[in-house]
Amino acid sequence: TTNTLLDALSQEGLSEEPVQQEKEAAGSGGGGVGTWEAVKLAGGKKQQRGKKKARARMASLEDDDDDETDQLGGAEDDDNGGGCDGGCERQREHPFIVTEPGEVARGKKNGLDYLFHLYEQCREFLVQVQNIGKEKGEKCPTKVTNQVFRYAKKVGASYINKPKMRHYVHCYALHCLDEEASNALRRAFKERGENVGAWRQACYKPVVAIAARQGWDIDAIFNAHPRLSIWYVPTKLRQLCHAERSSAAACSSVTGGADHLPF
Amino acid sequence: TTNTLLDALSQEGLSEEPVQQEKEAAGSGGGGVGTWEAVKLAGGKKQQRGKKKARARMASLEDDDDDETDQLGGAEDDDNGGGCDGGCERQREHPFIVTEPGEVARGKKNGLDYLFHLYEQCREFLVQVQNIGKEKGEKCPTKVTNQVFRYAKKVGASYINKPKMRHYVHCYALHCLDEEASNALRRAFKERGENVGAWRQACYKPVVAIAARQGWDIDAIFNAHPRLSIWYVPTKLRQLCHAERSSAAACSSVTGGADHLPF
DNA sequence: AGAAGGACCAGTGGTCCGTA
DNA sequence: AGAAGGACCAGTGGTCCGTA
Repeated sequence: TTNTLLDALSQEGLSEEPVQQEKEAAGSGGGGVGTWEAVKLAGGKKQQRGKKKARARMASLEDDDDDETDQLGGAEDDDNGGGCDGGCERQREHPFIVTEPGEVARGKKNGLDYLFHLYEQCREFLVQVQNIGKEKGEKCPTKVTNQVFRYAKKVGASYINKPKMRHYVHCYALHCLDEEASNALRRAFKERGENVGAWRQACYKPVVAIAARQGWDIDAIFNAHPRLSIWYVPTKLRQLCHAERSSAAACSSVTGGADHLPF
Repeated sequence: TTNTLLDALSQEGLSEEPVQQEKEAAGSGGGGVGTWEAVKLAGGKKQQRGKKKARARMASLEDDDDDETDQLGGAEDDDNGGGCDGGCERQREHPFIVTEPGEVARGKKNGLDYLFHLYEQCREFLVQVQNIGKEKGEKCPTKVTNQVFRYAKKVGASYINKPKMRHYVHCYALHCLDEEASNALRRAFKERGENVGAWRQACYKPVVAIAARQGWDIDAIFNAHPRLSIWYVPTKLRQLCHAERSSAAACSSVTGGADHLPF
């Protein structure tokens, strides 16, 4: 349902090649390809990712110069189809900006729908790694491990890497656990013109608040959610939950432990 | 119920000190001490483990020489209470021998009830590590990890170590999954005078047979059992299950896939 | 300045092989 | 010979910090 919308608005920049390689690599054990892939394959738009024409010049600090064709990021150009034949320099992904739900990131930027989509892609890669592992009788991971990131690279999804994915896990957690709250936060931070770092920081608090309502067990909260359960709980989120729980406990103890009474 | 029996017959050699240290280390987070400990503490017998008087002589190859008091293993001496003050040399545990259920290992040997009890002890150590971790808001292991082995050492259970525990996991698995079969195998191998290595090898087959009956998913079988789920599936057991499944599949395919039909 | 990610590091799972 | 376990090693989770 939202897939089509998201696809139209901001996901068209995703490469198709990795997906096709995934399907080969997954072999007979490969499970169903997710809705996203079906949508993308049907869409027929072409873009490349993580590849660009060799360009020897040093980074001149020009910004938002759109008349180049070597656009990397997810969301804008309809077609720069040529592809990259040899001598490609490794390029970084465009940085994220705070976007509203459904909003296309303009310029050399990627939006947050795209960020969250990367988490879904990792889940698909994990499923494929699991299927391959099961087929071969090997032990197979229940979480997104190094092995999964290696697999993502191997099948061409070089735009996925561990530091990035770990960095934003708690943001994705909010998106999974309370999409309304997540959307509201995105709109508020976009409105205020905050950068991604500020938005990312702000995502901790509502997740901690959710944990508070559910007995502070952030691991249980992650594990209970089908899409979230495959991600390790970030250290900082765990620490914040623990710290909040401790001070909440201290607070309630001065009321004589009667923290469930209404005064 | 069987605890008392086992204790009387072969578990009295377990040190009490580690248990007491465990309880301290577990702190306020420490859960209930298991039945074993209660039994042991009530029993009042004393023995030391992993400690002995300094003895400089090289290992003369004397065997089964019982008139020494530096007995280490689990099962025989009622009391060699003196303890070891300083200059203790690190001693190995006595080797295991194949014993029947409830049988005391004689001489400088340990029996299989004692072996299986070590797995239960590890479970208790894991529970304590988990409680400590939860209390501190750290991530806490669901399996017996290096951290648990380190904890066991720290609280004095130096007779527990990773290579040993990993070595016999599939034997413990059989004991958990089909105690009758496990007991029968022990009796048979004892009768034949087989050594521990032969018994250990023989434990693979019945576990694989159990897996065969349950769709070959050895991970699921481990995870479904409360005492077994905390142990990693041994690589060799996993490989055996996979190999058997493959040949079973090959077999059934020549019958046209009608492997559920009765001919 | 804000951000992406290569690459490092402490501690893991796994088990070999020098030891007794 | 049979067996216990110290210690090693490849690959992990975690994230810093040199990079653009």
